[in-house]
Amino acid sequence: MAVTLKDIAERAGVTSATVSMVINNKPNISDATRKKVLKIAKELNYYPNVIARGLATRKSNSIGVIVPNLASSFVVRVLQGIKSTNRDIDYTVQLFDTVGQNENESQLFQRLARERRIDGVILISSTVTDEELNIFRDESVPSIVVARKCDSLDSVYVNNEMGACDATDYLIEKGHTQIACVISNKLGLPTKERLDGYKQSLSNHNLPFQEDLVFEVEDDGITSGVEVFSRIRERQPAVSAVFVPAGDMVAIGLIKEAKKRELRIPQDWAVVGFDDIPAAEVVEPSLTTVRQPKLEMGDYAINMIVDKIEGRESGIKHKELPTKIIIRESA
Amino acid sequence: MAVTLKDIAERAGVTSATVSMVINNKPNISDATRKKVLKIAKELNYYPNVIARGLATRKSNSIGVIVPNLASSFVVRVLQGIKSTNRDIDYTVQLFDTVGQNENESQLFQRLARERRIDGVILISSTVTDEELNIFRDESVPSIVVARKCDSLDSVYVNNEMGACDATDYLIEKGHTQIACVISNKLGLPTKERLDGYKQSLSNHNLPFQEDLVFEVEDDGITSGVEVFSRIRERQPAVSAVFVPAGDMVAIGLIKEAKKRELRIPQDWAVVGFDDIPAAEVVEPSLTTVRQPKLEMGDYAINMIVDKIEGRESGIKHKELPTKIIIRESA
DNA sequence: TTGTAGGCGTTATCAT
DNA sequence: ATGATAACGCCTACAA
Repeated sequence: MAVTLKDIAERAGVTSATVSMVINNKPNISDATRKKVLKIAKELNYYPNVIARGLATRKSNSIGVIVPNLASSFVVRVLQGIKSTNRDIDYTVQLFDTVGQNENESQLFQRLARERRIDGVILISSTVTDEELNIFRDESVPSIVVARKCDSLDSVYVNNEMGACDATDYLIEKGHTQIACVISNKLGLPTKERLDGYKQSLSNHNLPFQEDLVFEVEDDGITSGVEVFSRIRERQPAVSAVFVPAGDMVAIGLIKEAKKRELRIPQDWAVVGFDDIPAAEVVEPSLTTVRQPKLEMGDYAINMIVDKIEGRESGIKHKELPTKIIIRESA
Repeated sequence: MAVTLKDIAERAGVTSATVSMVINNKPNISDATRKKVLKIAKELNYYPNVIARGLATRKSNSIGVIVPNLASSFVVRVLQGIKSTNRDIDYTVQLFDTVGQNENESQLFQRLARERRIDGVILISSTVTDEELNIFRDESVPSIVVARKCDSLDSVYVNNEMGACDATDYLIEKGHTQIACVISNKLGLPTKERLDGYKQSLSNHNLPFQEDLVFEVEDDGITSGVEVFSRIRERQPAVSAVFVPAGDMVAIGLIKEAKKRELRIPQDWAVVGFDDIPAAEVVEPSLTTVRQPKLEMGDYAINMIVDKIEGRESGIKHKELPTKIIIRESA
């Protein structure tokens, strides 16, 4: 049987209430009993039952991390940031992904909250809708969304517009005027912002925005890049550069296919991605891309949610992080 | 305030014990009350407080996943496998990594067990020692280790020896006789097994094992590959092929550096990695490597641990999965 | 079929 | 400074 407060209390000749106070470092305990109790606790290798404690304190001391799909390298990297923060986090991380489940993010969140399973939630998703986020806001459990801006909730995100603008600026400065833009067909907020940044840059340089240069892809995998290559070449042969807000894997697919079709990169075609995944450095030519500070995003998220849980912060907070263009060989 | 069993009981005109039995689908409840209770529960949007339930049942319904370092792509992939199993898993996953913590894997495990935080544990680590694993065995909480074989504990692992043997066979069949072997200097069991497989293959083909052809690297990053390239070239210029049990990133570093030094791959140098990470497909030339079935490993692990927790399995179980050599361009 | 009562291991509020 | 005692919300004999 596990050792409990009561076991310690009996041996120490005190009551379990006293032992509890010692364990929790409460004041007003005589040095003698404190020492005695701690000694016995150590001898018995006592650990408090966190579930019983949770019931008494109404705290689970754990935070939920909800992700739509753990297969995304972006998501994993943010998760790493959450786990590797410098601050000593006294909360356990419970991981949930919704892919293939019959609950969506907000339903899951609501359940977790009502079951009192978690004290707070970090949602990592760029595609969650405003309506869904409202459900988060309406529960009594603190929550924060990572990867998109949100008025009604704490959030951590990057300046997508500026990142896209920087990337397009860079291509224009290199002399390109016919710049295709490959976006995800899941038109979440970040997609829109990146497209806006692209337009902004064109406009800043007095270049026309051409609807025909915008291409949509189904997913963010390498095959999407391979597939969209042909579309671009067929419909817009004059294109000399491609900006790929849809993500680095798509950009890599594009590069691979371009090389197969004997296009030289960056001389014939310049390519800029978005995100800076590990493979970006490895592909040949290596990929110029807009880096998102994923570890920092996770770091901010966990610290913000803990502050919120512990009442050190109130009101809605936002943290916008800058992107950084990483110049490599593809552009 | 949250709605509790008692709230439902009052409205239904029964006692909370009855409501509990309804919620938990126990028999011997009249259809009338069952319906009435469920109706009210739904109206009030009732969810059981899992912490209170846990205290009463002495179950947390969550399993811990302990990893030495979440930055490893192998670990992440196994984690994905754990989360994406087809079976409906009624357990929450709590994630712990030990990097930068003051507890090692077994201390952490012991604490989690004693705190009654988790009903079972999956440890993803190839480098954990036998002594540490004994601590796992000695706690009363079921546990399983992924990525290395272990006599005293349930385990899921690949046949490293056969994987390495296949890879070496392949190189020998391609006509190579001077085959370097690049291993990690953390001499865990898998490293040893892979080295054994390499030796086995040589022996099978009546080739001598040469100690001088074995090179150790510090970590499994790309820079290790870059660094070890020079060592191999300087000390063993006759080498025409390299097998890299240390991992794909090392192999990729090796390839990148080889290309920079004007070595043609695979004509001048053939390279075979181990693991099959996403970047292996993307690098140029793409990497021939020994694939580890990471998703399957996670899948087996979660299912085995759940069976163990729920008493459907007893005794020590092992699952050995086969590797598969993925032929690409680098060899 | 349902109610009563006690317990799960803590914490917290009073007394003393 | 410490002890009684009552929560916390749920489960489970056992009794009715």
